[in-house]
Amino acid sequence: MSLPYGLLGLLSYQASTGYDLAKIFEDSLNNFWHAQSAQIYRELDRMEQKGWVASRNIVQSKRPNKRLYSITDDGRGALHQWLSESAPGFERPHEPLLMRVFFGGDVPEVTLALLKACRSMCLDAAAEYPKRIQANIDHYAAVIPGGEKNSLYWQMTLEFGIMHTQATAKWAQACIEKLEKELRP
Amino acid sequence: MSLPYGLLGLLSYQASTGYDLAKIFEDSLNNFWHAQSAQIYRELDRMEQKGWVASRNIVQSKRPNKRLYSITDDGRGALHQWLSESAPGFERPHEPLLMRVFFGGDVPEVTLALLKACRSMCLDAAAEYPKRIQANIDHYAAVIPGGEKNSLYWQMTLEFGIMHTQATAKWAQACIEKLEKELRP
DNA sequence: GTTATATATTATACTGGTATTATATATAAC
DNA sequence: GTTATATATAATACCAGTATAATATATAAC
Repeated sequence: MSLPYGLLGLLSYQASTGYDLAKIFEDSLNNFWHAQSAQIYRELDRMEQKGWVASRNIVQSKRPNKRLYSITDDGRGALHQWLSESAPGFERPHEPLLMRVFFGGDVPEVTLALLKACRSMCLDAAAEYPKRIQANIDHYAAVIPGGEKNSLYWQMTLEFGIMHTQATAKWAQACIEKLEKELRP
Repeated sequence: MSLPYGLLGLLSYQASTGYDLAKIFEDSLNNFWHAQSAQIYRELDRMEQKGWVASRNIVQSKRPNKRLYSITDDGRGALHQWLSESAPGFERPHEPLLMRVFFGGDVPEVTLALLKACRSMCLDAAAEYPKRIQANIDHYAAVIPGGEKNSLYWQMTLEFGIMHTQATAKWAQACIEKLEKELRP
């Protein structure tokens, strides 16, 4: 239920193609939301049918033609309403990794390896994406109208990602130590 | 892709009905995985078609009849294979809360309220579910064959939940302070 | 020269998660 | 007495997320 509003939000900054939106998702929202481009195109279709966005075709000679989407007044209304809803919409957890750990007792060595992979991925991510995403935040803060004001909020989502990546790495480390004590005392 | 294996894992402990499984999910896996009962019944159907589980009908007079599912040898094989796969299966993030925060710049007061609700829910959860889930872990550790050995792994998933709940509360707190400084300097 | 990457969408199909309703009865709480 | 809770499924439908492939061309990297 959040994807269409995410797209509306981005379109409220500037008119974009599906391709643009997919890239912005990867650059900036990837931290807390993943969307495939196929999903984005499908969603844009639906939103156009609802009248939340309007599109016009742009003919290009050297590139495939593209379809530029703009937010409509109805779309802005829908976005604003969603933002103002009191229903917070907390997520139901779905963590495949933890499902493996929960039932890991029969394959302790595999579970240990899994936890090590988890730790190393988190450490890599913690070292890499803050810089990349911070750079994107700074870029959009300068480029998009009202970007300066919004960047504080973008920043908060980045900090969430950093905090959780670090917490996961720390958790994995503690699990690894426990398991190693069990397996090779 | 994890739900069927979660069900297989629970059935590897003991034969159960869909109803039982739904309750165990709520009691013990809720921490990292949410599943509706409708989903569980559907999945059990599919698993029976694949030959991973077998069911028999149990006629009851004072309660509705029930269907007791047991894991088959094929099912144990599938579970073990899934547990041994090297592909770790890390999740793609989907955090509705963060989508709201990202676009929260136009409604700062609403966003502040949202963050406060988040903080208070996390603090409540951190105070409540560790005790409840710990009690369930201890119970199943005593009741289920091999429970003692597995409870270490169950414990790790609980600690993940605690750590993340606390991290989220801390993050929300930091965001609230920043926003309040902005809004009422 | 070949390969990879970037641009820009469309199509199809499946799986997974959510929402809601219906049925039937026993017991405990108010 | 009525309501809520627990037991125990079944049915239906929709929306969301994933996977994969097709199409077409320019440019940069090797």
